[in-house]
Amino acid sequence: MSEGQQETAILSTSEGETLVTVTQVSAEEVAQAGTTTMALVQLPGGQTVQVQSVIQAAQSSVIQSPQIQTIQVATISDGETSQESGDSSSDTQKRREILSRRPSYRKILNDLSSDAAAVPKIDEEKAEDDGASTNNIVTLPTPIYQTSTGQYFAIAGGGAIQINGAEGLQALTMAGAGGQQAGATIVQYAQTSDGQQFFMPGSQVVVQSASGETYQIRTPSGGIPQGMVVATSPASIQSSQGVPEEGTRKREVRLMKNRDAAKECRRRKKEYVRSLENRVEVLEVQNKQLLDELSGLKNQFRLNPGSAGQ
DNA sequence: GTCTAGGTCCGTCAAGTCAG
DNA sequence: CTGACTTGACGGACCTAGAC
Repeated sequence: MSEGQQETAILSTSEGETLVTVTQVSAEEVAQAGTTTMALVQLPGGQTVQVQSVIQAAQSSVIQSPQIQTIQVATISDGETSQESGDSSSDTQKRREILSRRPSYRKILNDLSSDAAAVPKIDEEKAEDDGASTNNIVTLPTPIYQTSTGQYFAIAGGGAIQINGAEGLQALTMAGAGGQQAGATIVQYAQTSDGQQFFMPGSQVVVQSASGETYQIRTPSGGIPQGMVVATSPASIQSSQGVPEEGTRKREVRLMKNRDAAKECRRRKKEYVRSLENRVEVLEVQNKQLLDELSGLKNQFRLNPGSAGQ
């Protein structure tokens, strides 16, 4: 694709895929516009390009239904966007994985999100807890989520939750759980007082109040009304637990972990189903566009048979 | 009001998979 | 080999809509 040329493509994001119009621009134009986010665009021919600047698309990763958006692509390089291209050993390993493992929602979802670092993967939610422990400088997009009322919120790099609603921004400062709970990161659903539902990553989400106190957010269970966010001080959690026998304690720990794992597994399954539904929508739109294009070309050929191919 | 079928959510178990 | 993780399957609790 040459500079200035437009193409229709599928924009893959953490929320699914959408149809976009891709425009090649120069690096200078991108520098002027500022890098707002990154995304991966799969062109109809199978080529994958990396989006370094998304114009008018601050909410482009919040895609509920397929729609045409205009984005600008700064660089296009087959070699740069495919990490395993030319890496035969990882290819072999991947093939072996596919053959030997049953499908995992985590893996399937990550595959659907493509292999590029630009697209947030489930594993990367866990990496947020680890802090900046990697030497690779990769600019990840800020994950943007949508509430049930159509409003957006983002979890910034520092852990701040920004809810972009009609009444302005609300912010929460989140802190990690200190790495005590190694394992799966759970995206938890919560509901604000005005009925908005949203979800946030972290199996042990700890919210720090302005006064410096920390609270653990849990999803409601048992007799707690639906939609209520329960905040518990971590200290009180520990003090409320007695000192059971070793065997009983191990069993309780195992059950608790499996309980959380089951929740996370179900959440991934739902997310996987949603991504499939989004994909169906996108492909239906694309199919309709192609059929329209074909119909137009047929009409053009009927009216002017000699101009075919020009 | 009661009963029932269908749906959803959750906890638990068991088996498979993976990494150390 | 082992412990941790993942996920399908199962059963129970709860909710809702429809029939009576």
